[in-house]
Amino acid sequence: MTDNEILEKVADNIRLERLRCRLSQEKLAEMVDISTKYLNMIENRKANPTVVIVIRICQALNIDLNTIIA
Amino acid sequence: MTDNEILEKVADNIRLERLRCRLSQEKLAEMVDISTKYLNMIENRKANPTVVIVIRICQALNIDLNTIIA
DNA sequence: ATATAATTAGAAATATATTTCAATAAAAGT
DNA sequence: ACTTTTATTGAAATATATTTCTAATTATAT
Repeated sequence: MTDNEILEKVADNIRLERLRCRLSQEKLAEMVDISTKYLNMIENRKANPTVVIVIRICQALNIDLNTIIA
Repeated sequence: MTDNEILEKVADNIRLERLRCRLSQEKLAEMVDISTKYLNMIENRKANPTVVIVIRICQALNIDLNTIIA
């Protein structure tokens, strides 16, 4: 898996699970304590977030880490 | 799980699995294409690596993502 | 006891993650 | 059509990840 493929999966899965939870970017960003702008960048594959942020996102969405690259 | 707890688990599990593979920090760092210094910082909880680096580490160690926070 | 490999560390430099602010555009609801 | 929520974007500033170089410990083997 190349770096771009990783960011694609992370982006797509976060957006997928966020919508499944019926959360806006603003709401999720607030829960995870990051800026709305940055969450938007993550979902659009324009950011490579730290492991801590990714795990906090998973916790907020009630998914396990593997789901994020599934 | 607090941020420090996350970094602790990531650190400990990477070191554990690296030793299980009988790899030196230098060897693994080279496989993952990061500096030895930085891998050392990760294993000593002094770095919060990006998701791309963490996943490349998992790939090099043949473990899945969940293992890193198990 | 000594040589060798492996880990750890400080400081400075560079690259990149992340925020803030402001503004635009698109989607959805009434 | 209008209002409101939601998503997206640019540029500039700030915080932090990551490298490089060098050197010092610590562990392991001979």
